[in-house]
Amino acid sequence: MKNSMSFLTDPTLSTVEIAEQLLGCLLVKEVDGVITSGHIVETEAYVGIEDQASHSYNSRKTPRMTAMYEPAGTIYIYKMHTHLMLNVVTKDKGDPQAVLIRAIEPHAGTQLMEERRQKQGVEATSGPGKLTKAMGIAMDDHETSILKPSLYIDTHEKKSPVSIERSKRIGIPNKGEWTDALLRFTVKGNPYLSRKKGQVRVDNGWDAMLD
DNA sequence: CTCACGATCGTCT
DNA sequence: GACGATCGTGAGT
Repeated sequence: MKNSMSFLTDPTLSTVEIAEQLLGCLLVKEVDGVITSGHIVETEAYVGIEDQASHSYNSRKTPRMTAMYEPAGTIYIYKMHTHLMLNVVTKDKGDPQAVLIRAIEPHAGTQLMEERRQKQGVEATSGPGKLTKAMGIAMDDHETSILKPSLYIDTHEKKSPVSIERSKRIGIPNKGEWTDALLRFTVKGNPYLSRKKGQVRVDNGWDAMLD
């Protein structure tokens, strides 16, 4: 029996609520029939035309960011230096808000992800540019839906964070109140966070789950 | 065409 | 924590 609708496209939820609820969900990518996946442990909310840190600030709309203006569930990928950044649009068409996926805890295909990165352990997926490379995410995925293959989020395979921490977004200097806004969400005690890891918990910050 | 600038990463201190 | 690498985008001439 299927649930009715993913929270990802629920119009009653704010971008902040979606950023929180994404923690623990399974991000999945299939390349040439091979799956890699990981549970999301770090997100950031970019809350629209008033958010000076967002690409869509002041209703800015350039060719690379048209996906931001598409409906909830649309994937927005952009290049930062040599890296790809993965975002999921959260609101209705014409309301450019999104969540940046910043880190995952590997689930399936860990060895393949380490090979793609030429890095072991936490270094494979502990950052927005790292996880896209590890999972083989490419510009082909841009403007596709996060609800269907080959790049999708499985909200049924969700783990439950023991505790969620809020902090300032990474790499947002000189943006007034938006520099200090607490719009970054992390699973407390998880070792795969991109920065400012606190003490790592033995359960990686997940509630014990009975299957 | 030119040029300034990053929602980063890796390395070094 | 600081800094250099490195390159596509977008604004300006």
